[in-house]
Amino acid sequence: MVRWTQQCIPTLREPPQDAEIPSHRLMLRAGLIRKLAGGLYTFLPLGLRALRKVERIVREEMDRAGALEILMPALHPREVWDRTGRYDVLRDVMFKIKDRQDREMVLGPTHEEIVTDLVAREINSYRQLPRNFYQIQTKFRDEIRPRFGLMRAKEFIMKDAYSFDVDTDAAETSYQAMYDAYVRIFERCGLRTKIVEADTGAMGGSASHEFMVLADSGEDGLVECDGCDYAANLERAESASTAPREFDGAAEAIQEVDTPGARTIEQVAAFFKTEPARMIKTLIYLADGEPVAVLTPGDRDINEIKLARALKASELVMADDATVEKVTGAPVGFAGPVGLSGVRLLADEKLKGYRGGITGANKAEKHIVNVDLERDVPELTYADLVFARGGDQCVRCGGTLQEKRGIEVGHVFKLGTKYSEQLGAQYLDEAGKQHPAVMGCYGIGVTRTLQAVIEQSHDKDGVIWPAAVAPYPVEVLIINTQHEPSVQVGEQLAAESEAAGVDVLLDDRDERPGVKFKDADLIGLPLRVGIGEKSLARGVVEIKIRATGEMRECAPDAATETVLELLGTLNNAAKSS
RNA sequence: CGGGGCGUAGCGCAGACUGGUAGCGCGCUUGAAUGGGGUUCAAGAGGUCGCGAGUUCAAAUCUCGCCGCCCCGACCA
Repeated sequence: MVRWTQQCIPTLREPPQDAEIPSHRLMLRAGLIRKLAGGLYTFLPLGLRALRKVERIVREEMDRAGALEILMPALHPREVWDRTGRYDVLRDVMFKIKDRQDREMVLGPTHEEIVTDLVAREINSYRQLPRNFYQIQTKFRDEIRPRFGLMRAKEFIMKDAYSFDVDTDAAETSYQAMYDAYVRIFERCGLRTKIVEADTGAMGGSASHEFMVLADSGEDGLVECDGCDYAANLERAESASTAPREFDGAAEAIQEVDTPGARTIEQVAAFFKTEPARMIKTLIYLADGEPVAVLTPGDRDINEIKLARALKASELVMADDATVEKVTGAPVGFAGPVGLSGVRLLADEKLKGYRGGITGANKAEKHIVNVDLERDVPELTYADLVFARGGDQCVRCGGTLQEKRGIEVGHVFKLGTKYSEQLGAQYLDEAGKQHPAVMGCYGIGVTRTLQAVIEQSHDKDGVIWPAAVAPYPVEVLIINTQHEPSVQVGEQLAAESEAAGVDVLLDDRDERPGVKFKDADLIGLPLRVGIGEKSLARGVVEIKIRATGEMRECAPDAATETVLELLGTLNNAAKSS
């Protein structure tokens, strides 16, 4: 049992001005965290207790899935990162420091290199596989822009796991086991998650899924199909090609038109009094230094991840103005595919069959109308290059895609043998033949998950903790500490609950009732047992369920039993949701 | 990194344009009353006005530089 007067729960009536989203404001207001600097937070006692609850769930499910807990250093010598070339890939996100010997060190943003180095040394035989190592550890990333409290911080706690298998079939099994464990973890945390196909980014590898908590404040865009279970991060999402588009003038010959002062899509569309979708947007990129002209519908945005993949380019940047002028012969704003020579031409597949389109003429202040791409630019090759968006058709079933935002709380990757080959994580098979282990890696943002719980479970009055991760399951609130019998009953109830294995926060402050009720709602423990003169006079205490607002009354003698019963109900409700 | 905004008591803010002894609400301390949804009264404590230069008789206020924080954007023609 903890007495409020002995705890440090600094609730705030007003949120600090620099907090934007509900979960961030509530974490500050409920006294869970305090900021040291941008992206750096201290966990106060209540916040730490909730964090430990999440960690415990993660640990239990990882252990259950057969993963082995280890703890790797947060501080790494640079050489390990040079061995895979990722020092250069992650250069900007790593914190780099030097020791007194002037040796270059980094603070670990992730641990593939470290764990693979370990396995390279310790695992030699197929008899030792499969193995899955995990840790719960602090990661450091020099984020471009930390924001929203724990959502994107420079220092955060992550659970990361790494599986090693003899072949891709076995690796598939390990992947599925982690996937299933993740489903259970987030469910137990009381979170509703959406699982989406995702891009593998700097991690590399063949496939991955993200576990998303749907929230308007989420930093990731995603689409989900209303007709099947297809769902994907916008970085990766595909959508069906639209039917060939025909606009006015489709059958006519191309014609050059003076368009003074119109160079952006919006300006040109306005000039022709037509829609942006009719424009054939032409962008000049430099793919590994080579200029490429890329075409998309005027109302679509290029997905550079898709473009880089289609071009098999490792470095992709928009061309500078000088290059654009050199390639197109016109100032920026008038590029078009018709008559453009000397560069690779690549078009988004949604442009297939475009007729009657409008595009730049490769001359200053001029555009071309009545463009029929098949007729006028026959050499064009097509690929999926643009971001999918809400309203598009699903590639799988033809249903309609809905666009949502989400918080990425977990991410599972199939890594293949990229790291094991580079770092020598080899094993001998039964025939004595050497193979690289096939890897997978699996991350959960623990601190982010905690905040996501609040983002998904709160109301205007405060946090609504799911029972499984609440700092305490029950608050016993003595309404008036001047009223001796109330204090006695409260103390006794708290002691009883404690004896029954239920941690209790006892609000024993000599405050006005209103203050204590408000704080109880704010910190949002699942159950509140209120003890006051009026209800005691009727021989009862009051139990309020935070999530529903439902009130129960029972005799003080029966209170502990009722609390246990209600907690059971709340836990089951969490499991079945 | 680019753009915008902010920095004055623990929190939320006013004061700045037009330089002249630093204010308000909440919180905190003490006392009294009150005691079922942020109660009331009285008396208090608490500030290098982000930091550093400069202008001035005089700077929270004007000028310059720096730092920190928040938001938006980061090559979409």
